[in-house]
Amino acid sequence: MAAHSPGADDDPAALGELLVRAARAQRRRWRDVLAPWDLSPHHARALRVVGGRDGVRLSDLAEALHIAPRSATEVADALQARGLVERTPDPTDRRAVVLRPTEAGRQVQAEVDAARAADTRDLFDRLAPADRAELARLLRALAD
Amino acid sequence: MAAHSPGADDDPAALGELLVRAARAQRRRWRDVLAPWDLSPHHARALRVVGGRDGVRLSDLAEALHIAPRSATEVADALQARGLVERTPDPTDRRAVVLRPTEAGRQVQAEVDAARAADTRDLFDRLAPADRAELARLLRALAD
DNA sequence: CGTCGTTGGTGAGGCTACCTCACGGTCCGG
DNA sequence: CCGGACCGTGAGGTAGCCTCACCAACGACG
Repeated sequence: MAAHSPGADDDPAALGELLVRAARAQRRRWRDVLAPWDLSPHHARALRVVGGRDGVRLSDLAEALHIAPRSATEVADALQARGLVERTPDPTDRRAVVLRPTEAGRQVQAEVDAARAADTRDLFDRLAPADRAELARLLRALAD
Repeated sequence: MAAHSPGADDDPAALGELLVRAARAQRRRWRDVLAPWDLSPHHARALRVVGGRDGVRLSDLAEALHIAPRSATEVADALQARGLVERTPDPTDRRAVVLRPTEAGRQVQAEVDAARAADTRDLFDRLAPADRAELARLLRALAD
């Protein structure tokens, strides 16, 4: 076991590469899971934000998605065009718009959530429970 | 130690979230590392491809970056405009264009490489060597 | 040796997902 | 009651992709 040989298992550069690859694999899976609903990851996330709090201002959506308020308008437009959310007036502030999921939106969100959960379980079932806990510990140390 | 409590350390959903977060932290660092050279991650990667093989066709660059040939033209334009690469004729095929790093390009690439390596080392030094090896093993299992 | 299908790079034009800036309507503290 | 802050959105811009069409060059084949 050469401790300092190139490509050793504790080599930081290789580890960085592995982290990127694992994350990429997960993202690809996420895309594939979403394909049946023809949703982008970003739109799915937005729908989740709207459905999760049941009543979200555009400015809150912008903050949750880390995008400019102007861009939240566009995300809302897209979701509304698909009939997944609706704009309702905020009773407490006539400037504001509150986004709410439609019935269809609620259903799509539930289906997507279930599919994602199943897929995630599927992916991480490759690891034994103890390994999963270990991985969680190690990743937490890296995530700040 | 509640084995099945919500938010347990071996919960797949939380683990997925952690993986995303760790990868995001790494990507943010990479961006910050590149900031002094005002390079996007994609351009840095392209420069690395050109410098690494010392003489790359546009079509090869496209393949290496997983983009359409037409888009490789644009990446080459950008790098050439910054004086980092130059277009030279391919002596074996008068249709083809070979990209080569300029002296400046070679130097920038070396600096960026060194900075990235230092940053990666810095990040993963949070983990003990044994933990790094363990993380490598676990990530390999996820990366396909 | 011509011819003809294939390949390499690029102009033209389009899309998506962001951004900033400007603006009108609304809110609220002094 | 009024001036500054805030909410959402129109207008317009950018980056980074894409496809399609085209020309020049290649190379296999009769």
